[in-house]
Amino acid sequence: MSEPYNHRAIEQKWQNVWDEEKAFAATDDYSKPKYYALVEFPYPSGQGLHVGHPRPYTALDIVARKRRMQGYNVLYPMGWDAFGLPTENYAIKNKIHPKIVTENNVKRFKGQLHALGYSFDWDREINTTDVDYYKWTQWIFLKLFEAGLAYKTEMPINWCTSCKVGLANEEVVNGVCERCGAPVVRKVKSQWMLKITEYAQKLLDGLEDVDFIERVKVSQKNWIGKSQGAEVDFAIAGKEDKLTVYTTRPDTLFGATYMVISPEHPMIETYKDEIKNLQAVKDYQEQASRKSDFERSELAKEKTGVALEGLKAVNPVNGCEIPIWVSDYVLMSYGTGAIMAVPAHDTRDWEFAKKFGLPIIEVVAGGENVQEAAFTDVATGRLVNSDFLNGLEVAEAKKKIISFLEEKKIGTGKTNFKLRDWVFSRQRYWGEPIPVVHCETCGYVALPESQLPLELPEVESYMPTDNGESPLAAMTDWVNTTCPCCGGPAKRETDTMPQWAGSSWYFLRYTDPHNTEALASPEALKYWLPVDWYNGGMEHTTLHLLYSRFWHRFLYDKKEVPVPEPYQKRTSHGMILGENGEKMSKSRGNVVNPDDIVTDYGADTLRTYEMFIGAFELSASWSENGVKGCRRFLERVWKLLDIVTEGDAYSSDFEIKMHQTIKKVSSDYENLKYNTAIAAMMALLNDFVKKGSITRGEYRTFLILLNPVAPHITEELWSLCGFEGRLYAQSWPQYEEAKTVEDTVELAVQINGKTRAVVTLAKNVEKDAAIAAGKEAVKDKLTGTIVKEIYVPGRIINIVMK
RNA sequence: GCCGGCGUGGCGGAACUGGCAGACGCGCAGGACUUAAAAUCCUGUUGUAGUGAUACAGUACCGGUUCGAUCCCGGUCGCCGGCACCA
Repeated sequence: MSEPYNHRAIEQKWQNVWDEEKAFAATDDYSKPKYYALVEFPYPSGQGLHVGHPRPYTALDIVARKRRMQGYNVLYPMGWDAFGLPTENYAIKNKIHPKIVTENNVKRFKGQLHALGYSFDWDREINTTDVDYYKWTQWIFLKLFEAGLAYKTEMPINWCTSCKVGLANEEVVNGVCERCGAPVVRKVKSQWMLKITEYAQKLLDGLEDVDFIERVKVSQKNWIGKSQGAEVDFAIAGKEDKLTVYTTRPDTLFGATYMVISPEHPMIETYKDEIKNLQAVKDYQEQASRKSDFERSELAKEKTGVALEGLKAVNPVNGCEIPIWVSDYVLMSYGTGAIMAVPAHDTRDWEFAKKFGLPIIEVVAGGENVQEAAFTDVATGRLVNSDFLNGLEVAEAKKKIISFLEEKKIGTGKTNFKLRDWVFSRQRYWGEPIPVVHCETCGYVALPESQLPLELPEVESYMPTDNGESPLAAMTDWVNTTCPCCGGPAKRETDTMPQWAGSSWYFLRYTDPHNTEALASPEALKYWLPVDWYNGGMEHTTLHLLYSRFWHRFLYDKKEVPVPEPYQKRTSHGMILGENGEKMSKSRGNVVNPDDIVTDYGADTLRTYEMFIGAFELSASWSENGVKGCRRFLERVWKLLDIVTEGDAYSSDFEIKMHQTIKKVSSDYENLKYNTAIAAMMALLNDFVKKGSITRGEYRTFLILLNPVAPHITEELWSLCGFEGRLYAQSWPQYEEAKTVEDTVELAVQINGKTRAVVTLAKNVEKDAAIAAGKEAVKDKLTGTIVKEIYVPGRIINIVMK
């Protein structure tokens, strides 16, 4: 009898061996075929690793380990996305420098990941807060600045009226400050912006050439939000001036019975002397400014608004004077900040019109009475009440009205994107300093490359100042500098970059992490890019994933990287929920600590369980009993050692099963189907146990197949069984297609689609013979007239009877 | 409100391209071993009826297409996630 399975000793032992042998280091031998597998690097939070982390990490660890066995030079790196708000807040609260907090957290995370036996190349570990790293983050910003893609503008921030600090959206809960409960208002501040909108079309086009799961592509497309429509000028009655709107439905122009502008629209200021109810309008603006973006977009709520009394707009196609309203459902940040309202065919406009008694005119035929409900199913249909558009199909009407508008010079066809520019500055300490100075004479001037890195200075307090400036603003000796352009006095930018900055290019750094001359050498980039497989959370689909594609595409245009798209393949994992099916959180008391699982059951059990828990892309609930089941499986694998018999070949009764399992496991590992791969190995194990013996050759293959999931126990068994060398360095097993199929097939015999019998026939049986055999098997039940006989080779025989 | 996803035994889930629904695991029940328990091993396990072979029902609900639907189409309900009321 063998020793009992002691996971603690085994896991420690093999982790040490792998470290010593540098088993998983990516080499710089660029003649070998490469494979770059990437998982999103974690934010090293104070809570330590969550059981959600190992799910994607294990999945790509499986792929990475398998690829190495297939002869690839594999890069599977790990690092730390360590700038960010929670660390800063913790630092403020506990008066510990964020650098120290980060160091401690990273240490803990690294220990936890190491204990899980991942095949990361730790020599390439990176940290976004290292000066040597963020030097290059700043360098990329300088490139963007030089290219005119970084600019300053006034943008509203969330402002806590009591703490006197700017807040992230996340810190605003129901319109009040998360920590003090005081009301939050929108305060306008000058902010650095990145012109991601200039790349909207390229980012859209780039999706055509990559292998992203469909829902990721759809989300990105919707976020970029390309639409074809028109800008239309509405004259303001009695003025030279005009109000321009963007609409995707210029064909419905005859149905526009009023206009709505956003509370921030500049025309309110322009015409303040002519607005008769200016006080009411100002009050409304004040109300709107109190609402956070999210609140303003909170729905199903009563529409609010106020009419601009004293001003009217003119519908350019029929000359009708129509009222102008102010309402917060129109946002300054999309289109022109003004809309033409067509209440007959838009739900929001309809609700607004009903509430304020505005006219509703049907212009697309086909619905019920538009006075009763908006008729919005108008992608097709014929125009009515629309003068020269009457009777036209929607598509034709659109074309005709646009050419009419262009001819009369009152409008123009226009492509619009929902995508907004990226607000790139934060009034915070724990981020990359923005390498720009402001000079009275030269304006905003970039630091020369030679002055990088611009190090984050030590400060006394990490609290933002009470006028909303970053804590760096208080350091006058750091702030006051000289202009690199004219040599005169200048002030440094005191805002820092958002957390997204460091994570927008980290995958480039892994290819050559210690380079001091460039973000990475051209050779390394050429060899390793693109990332072959990138897995990450759905929550990063529209921000991180899009931002990093944007930076990468920009660097490609500047010839700094060799490929236009950074990631060839993108997949996404589901969340791990608590035992009760709810999100894990301290307040719900359903948090599972991965350390406990590793201690009690072992890293291999945790890895196996997280892969077996359910479909990789869907969320799954934690189950301690499920963990036990996986532990039991590994115990049974361990005990197989006692029944290993001589023989390097597969035994005759297992030959087909072995080839089938190799095929199944190999393809499942590639297709996010880790759960069924493990199920197949469990089934094979059951068969071995039933038989009571397993040949060395069978055990050998079985261990290799299981190794990517449970690397420690399989490596130990490999060595106990006396196999040569290291398991991790073996070749991935091959299968022969011909040996995966049985000589016979089982065919279901159906009558009218219902299975009545099963017949076993030779696999290459002729159609007629198969049908005859099928009929024979169900002859008692063939009581009616046979109308049709269907034979699907290898599957079914269906006899259709009347 | 919009966008995306999901709905299958007591539970987690499986089912290739429309072809035997419920693989694998958990739980449960019975048995073996044990003084006993735990662990382990064996057997059974969608429901209803039947001693049984079997029959009928069954993949959220209603309908459709098809020889055949968990899978495709139309509609309804519920749950989860995301959001920037996107004109």
